[in-house]
Amino acid sequence: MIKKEKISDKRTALLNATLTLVNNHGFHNTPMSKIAKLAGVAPATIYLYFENKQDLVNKLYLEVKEDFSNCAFEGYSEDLSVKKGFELIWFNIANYKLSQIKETNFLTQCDNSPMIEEEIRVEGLKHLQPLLNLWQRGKNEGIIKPLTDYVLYAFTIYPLSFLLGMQERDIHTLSETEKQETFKAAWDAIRM
Amino acid sequence: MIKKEKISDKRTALLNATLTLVNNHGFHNTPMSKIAKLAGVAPATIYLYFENKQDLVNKLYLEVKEDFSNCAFEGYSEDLSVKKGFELIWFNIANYKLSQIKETNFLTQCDNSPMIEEEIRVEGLKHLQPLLNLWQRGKNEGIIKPLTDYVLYAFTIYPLSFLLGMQERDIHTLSETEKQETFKAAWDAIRM
Amino acid sequence: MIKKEKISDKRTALLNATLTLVNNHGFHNTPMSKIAKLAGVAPATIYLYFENKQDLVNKLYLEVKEDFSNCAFEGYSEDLSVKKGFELIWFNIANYKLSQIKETNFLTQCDNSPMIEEEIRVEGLKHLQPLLNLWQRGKNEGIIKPLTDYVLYAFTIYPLSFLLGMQERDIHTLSETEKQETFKAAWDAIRM
Amino acid sequence: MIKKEKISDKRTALLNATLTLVNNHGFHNTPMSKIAKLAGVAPATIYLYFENKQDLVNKLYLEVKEDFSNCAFEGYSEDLSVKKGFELIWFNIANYKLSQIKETNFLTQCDNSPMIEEEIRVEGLKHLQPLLNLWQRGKNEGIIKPLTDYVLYAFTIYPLSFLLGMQERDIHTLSETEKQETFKAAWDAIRM
DNA sequence: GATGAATGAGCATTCATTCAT
DNA sequence: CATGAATGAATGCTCATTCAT
Repeated sequence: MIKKEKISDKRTALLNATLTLVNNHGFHNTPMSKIAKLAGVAPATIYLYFENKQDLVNKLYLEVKEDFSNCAFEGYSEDLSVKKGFELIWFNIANYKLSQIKETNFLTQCDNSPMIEEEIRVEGLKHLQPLLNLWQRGKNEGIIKPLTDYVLYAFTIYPLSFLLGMQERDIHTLSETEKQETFKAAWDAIRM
Repeated sequence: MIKKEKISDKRTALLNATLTLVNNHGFHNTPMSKIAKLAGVAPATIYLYFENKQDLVNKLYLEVKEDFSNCAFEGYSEDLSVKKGFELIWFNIANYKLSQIKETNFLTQCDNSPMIEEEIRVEGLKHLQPLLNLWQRGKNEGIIKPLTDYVLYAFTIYPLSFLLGMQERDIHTLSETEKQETFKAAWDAIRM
Repeated sequence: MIKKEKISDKRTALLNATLTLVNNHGFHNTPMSKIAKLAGVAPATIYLYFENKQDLVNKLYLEVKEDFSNCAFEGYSEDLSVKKGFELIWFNIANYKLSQIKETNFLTQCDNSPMIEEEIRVEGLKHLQPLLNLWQRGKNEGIIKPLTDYVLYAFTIYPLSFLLGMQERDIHTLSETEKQETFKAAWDAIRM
Repeated sequence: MIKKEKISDKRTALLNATLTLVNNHGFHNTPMSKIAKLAGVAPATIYLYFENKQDLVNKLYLEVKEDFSNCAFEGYSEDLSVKKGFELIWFNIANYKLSQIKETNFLTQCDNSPMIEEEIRVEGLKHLQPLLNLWQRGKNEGIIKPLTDYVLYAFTIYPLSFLLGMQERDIHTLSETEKQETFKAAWDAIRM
């Protein structure tokens, strides 16, 4: 068991190193040698855990994405009202994005560059289904505007990525009240 | 004058080639040699017009950004009411983003990766001032929610970048009515 | 004894794996890891039986060569007439080369590339002595042309390596009559 | 013209360097860096003249092979009698193989290892056609044994490769008389 | 201005070999 | 005996940039 943890440690160290370096310098300015050094292993060791550089970053993307999804729906139940459910999810996501800055920044970079192959990106999208179901319910009940999921997403969740940018560059940090007000903007955008 | 236009032609050809290639393959998968080939010049010629690769992409960023800004405020006057003014700007931007796909895509990629130095990015932000002024007026008149400019931007303009993604990948194309409805979402998000 | 056989099994498995892989991909395209995998052992295990890669291939060379020599002189006795003796040896070698394709191919590759050190190669040549003795006798008796052993070898035995190539690449398979006719060519080349 | 010669010089220097190094150390023990150094250019320069390492060695193979073929049929005409024609070609080849040692050695190594792809090898075989035609004529006239071309080749031309080995390793150098006697062996092998 | 030949620095990846278990 | 995780050293290849013409 100790052994397994140690192995897992190296894999995790490599993923963490990649996260940090890709965030700071981008995919192609992050040599494998630097990843190895930061993770405290020899370059060749990376290839014991990942097929190649692309595989390493793909795996990182998927694992971060999964972590994100898990947080997004923590405490969520379909028994909640549309508004309560949406509020829960929105705050979950907002809290994740505003606290897990490194992870969020990485996902944003992946989603907006040819760094990740389309195929992998699509795989990372599956997890949002509960939110889409919630929106469908809201549209049926006449509570939410009859817009496509893409538009709903664009005006409620996607804006949070932008606010992260501020947070990260220390331009502005959202207070709890501001977060509340911001939620109101998101909700007003899509509610009937 | 003819000669100057010809020279300018090469510069433009280089910028266009860069736009296309960086969009399709990313900054670091776009060798100077390919840019030169697509522009129909020799690699060394690039260095007659730009200092180096970074300079080339910086200049491209700034010029695209300026073009974008010009479109954003076309027909705008401070005499317009807050809502009318905002509507005009919003549709200008929406139309730009949904039609000038290559340019928009490029800007999105730049804004979400370490490809462009912070300094340059900041320089590209100056042009939005009229919109910020408009929002200030709206807040003063009690028409617009008293949120920071960042939040207002995040929930009205920034979402359009996401919708572009759909357009580009042929997932969904916005009809004129949908665009109207989408504007309503943006306006509802920030109006009192 | 059983245990020793088992150990010996692993050694043999390694030699066989090496033979196959070097034949198909060449010495330098045959990683130790693949040899180990094909032999069903761990890479490190190779070093229990052989000093290093070069040693492994040297040993293989010598053992194959010895096997070849044993076949070459099977049933041979110095009591036979020069022609009968030569015929026996020639057919022995021909049959070996045309049936033990893997082994022959390996030897050919070794003998025509810097894969094997000269020193080892020389060691593998000792075994042909009876054939050289036979030729000496033939020359003394005026039955065989007074050519150097090298030339005699070049025009009788060496050609068989070429015919193997055909066999291996399925270009042409020698029938029994053709083999007889081919022997005649070899004999005519060196007989007075 | 001077310029073109200079360019051609580098290509030739690279081919020569490759010939020498591959002969001495084998394909896979010949790094591009050493080829470059011996040719007096930077490693990257190789890629201006050849696509990659395999292409470099393929091109070398084909050019050497062509040179060899040209020598083989120098002075040959179909008007010659079968024996005279064969004699001419045989001596041409013998002289080439015994003097152009580096080239011959390289060809031998290529022909007996997986270094060269089959496809390329086949391309290098085209040139021998006149010899095959000559043999056909000889068979028709009842002068040459009715063996397949492969066998005829194996017992007349192929042995010369073996003799080269001696020459190269300074074991034995053929005198002119020995060469004559050796030719007799070759001719005896295939004549009726 | 324009070129293309040339290159130095860098990088992903492989592999023979070792060593703790 | 046997292993497999780990690695240092090497290598093929790319590319931004320069410079003589």
